[in-house]
Amino acid sequence: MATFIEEARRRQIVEAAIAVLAHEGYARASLSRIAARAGISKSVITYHFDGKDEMFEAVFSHVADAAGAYMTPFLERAGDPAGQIAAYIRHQIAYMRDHRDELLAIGTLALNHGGASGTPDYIVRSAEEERTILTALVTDGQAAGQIRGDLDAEFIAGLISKTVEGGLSEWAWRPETDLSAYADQLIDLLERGMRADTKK
Amino acid sequence: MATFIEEARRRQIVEAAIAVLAHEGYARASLSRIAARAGISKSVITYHFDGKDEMFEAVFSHVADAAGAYMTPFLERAGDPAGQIAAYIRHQIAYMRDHRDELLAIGTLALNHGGASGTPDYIVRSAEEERTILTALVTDGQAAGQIRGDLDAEFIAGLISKTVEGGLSEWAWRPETDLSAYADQLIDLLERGMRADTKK
Amino acid sequence: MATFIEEARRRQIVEAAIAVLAHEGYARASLSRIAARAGISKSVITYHFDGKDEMFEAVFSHVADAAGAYMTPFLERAGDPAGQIAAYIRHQIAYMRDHRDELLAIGTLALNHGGASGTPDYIVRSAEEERTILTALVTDGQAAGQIRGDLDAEFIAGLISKTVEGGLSEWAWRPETDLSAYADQLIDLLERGMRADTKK
Amino acid sequence: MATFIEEARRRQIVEAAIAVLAHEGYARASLSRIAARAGISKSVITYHFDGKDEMFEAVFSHVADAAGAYMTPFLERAGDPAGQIAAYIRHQIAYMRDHRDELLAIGTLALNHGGASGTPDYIVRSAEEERTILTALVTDGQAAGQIRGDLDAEFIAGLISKTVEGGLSEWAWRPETDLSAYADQLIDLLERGMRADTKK
DNA sequence: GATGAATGAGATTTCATTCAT
DNA sequence: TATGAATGAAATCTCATTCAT
Repeated sequence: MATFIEEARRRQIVEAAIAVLAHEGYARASLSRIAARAGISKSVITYHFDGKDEMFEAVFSHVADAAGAYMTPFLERAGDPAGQIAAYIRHQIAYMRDHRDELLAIGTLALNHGGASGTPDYIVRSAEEERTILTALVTDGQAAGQIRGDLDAEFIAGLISKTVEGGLSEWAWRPETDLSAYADQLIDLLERGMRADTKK
Repeated sequence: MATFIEEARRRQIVEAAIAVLAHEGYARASLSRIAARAGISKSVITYHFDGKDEMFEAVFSHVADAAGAYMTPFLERAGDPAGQIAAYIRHQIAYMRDHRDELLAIGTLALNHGGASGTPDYIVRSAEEERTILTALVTDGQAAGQIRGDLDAEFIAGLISKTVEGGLSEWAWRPETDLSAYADQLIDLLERGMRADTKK
Repeated sequence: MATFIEEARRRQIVEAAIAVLAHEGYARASLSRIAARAGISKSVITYHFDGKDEMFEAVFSHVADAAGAYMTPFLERAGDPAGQIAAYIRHQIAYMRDHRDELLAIGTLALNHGGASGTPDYIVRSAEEERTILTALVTDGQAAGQIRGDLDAEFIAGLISKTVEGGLSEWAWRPETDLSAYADQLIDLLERGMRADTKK
Repeated sequence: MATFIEEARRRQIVEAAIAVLAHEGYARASLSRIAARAGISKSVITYHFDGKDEMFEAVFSHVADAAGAYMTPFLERAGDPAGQIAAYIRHQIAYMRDHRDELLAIGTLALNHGGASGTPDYIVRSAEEERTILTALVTDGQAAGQIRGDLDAEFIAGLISKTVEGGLSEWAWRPETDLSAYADQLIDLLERGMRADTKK
């Protein structure tokens, strides 16, 4: 049960996979390239993982779990719903800065991975989880009178999710993008757009 | 130079490619599958196109040009900048309804196509063109006092672009999505978020 | 529809596969070895056949059909049931002499081919067909009073089948085996063993 | 020289190999699968055996020796040659019932195992041994006037061998086969076919 | 203008074996 | 005595492309 070496290798492979996915894209993320990036032989990957699919699942879970774990405390601490939404956006975007490749990697996995049987469960579940959390925040905000009641909570949740991700792709595309400013602007714009005005 | 047959064949191939890209994804869009979908032999594709890359370029241009041509009149006609932005969003989203596969196809091309030398020029140029148009609209809106001057026009342009595309992916993911409602909500939210209030 | 070249290539591949199966066994009958034997590239095989399985099916059908076609007239011409059984044995064994590799090939396919889902249908069907024919002959012989009625027709049919095949493997194992003599002795022994004696 | 553990492990591995060979066939009998069936690690096999070939030799010898040891007393006890042949058939077939997997395993080994240098010696020798014993029995029967002198003893020996094995494959293929009845019918048929009639 | 045929490159995966511990 | 780790070889299959017709 030399879990140590095993874990180290798995992490090493996952990291190499993240790098290849982020920098070369899904279509080029072959076992050869990933192994080359990790400096190991191709068969080491199939030794430590059941196959390419299982490895990608490990990549996805590794990143998604870490991101989820990072976000949780901020959401809990952040006071009222509007504050929580702002916290969500701000910290998610802050997190991107330090985990660019990881998030790009799972992004491309979410978009491309999945064969004849459709998108893998763990990806679908992850997406739905995020959607559920955001929808609840919006609904709470509406109940608290902070967010206009006529807005469709699902729509807003989707919008937040897409625009936060948009920050990442903007940054990936244009490295000079200031992510903090992006977050600030996004929060400001959404708050103005969503807030229940005292008078219309 | 039997341009007629030539053109017909190219269109047929482009349409098959669109269908495969939209329904099976970039990674599965092989010449075999595209030829099979078109009911022709694989080598017909390499006869009419220089290779896979050139064919994908034709796909992209075909769709992007058509979408651009569709949008132009609406932008010109639409009065003030805020109205133009709304028109852009509304008509782009309306266009999606009738050209779902085409837009999904170029979406996946934009995200995945590109080899060692990076994203192809024609894709980059197309993205930048859209960005330029939107940025100009926002700048105009600011000049006209309709949009808050403290907003970064580039940021807003990117946001519009991403949220419009978001409508497509939302619809692709959840077919029950009402795209008209999506457009209305998006316009409403952005207008409130962007408008230069008479008093803060 | 250049069926000619297509057919020629398929036959060439099938023949190479037969040679490899017969001389090197199922376990060594890889596409590489078969292609090498045929003097072609590996991918020519997957071009002309859907895959290894389909190619093996072609091998099996090619041989089984030819053998069946060869046998039919002899069975029809051969008079009474006992004569037909003798004809079956004699001609089947005679056929072996000129089609050693083919029959060894489908023999090893019958024994080894088949993955998780069991033996392929076409092999099962072929085996059952032969069994049905032989069983019918035996039953006819019993009805005609030539074969003892207390014998289990199925058992005899299986015995004939196995002992005829036995001639092939005997010959493969010991090339000095005289197949004609083998057939004569087998017929003689079976006739004596099966015949309805006038008195016990 | 902890022969005890060593022997236990070897037996355990041999048994797992037998199970895999019998149920999944030669082509699927990989060290991985055998180790998995035994619930041990792959390298345990290569530790206790020099390699796959040596392990298969152990499998073959284990089964062939046990079957031989089982048969010997029956052959010695069984009176006249015809009785010995009947005993051989009956007890060999009876033995099959309790050792189905073992005999299927060495059957598939005999047919498939063997590389560039042909069938391994130990398999050839085992087959020849059986052939020798049977041939001697037939010759004895002829000398004793129980079996027609015009029969080729080698032929008969081969026939017995193949038809007895035939019982196993019949049973493997159709589990409802009654092996005792099979033995009875086979003995009856062979005796009638072989016996030196008082008058022709 | 069209396409069947061929093929090398490269993909994923299984495998037997070696080695260090 | 045992085994996790590693790996190169080889397996099947897919692919984009070239070529002859």
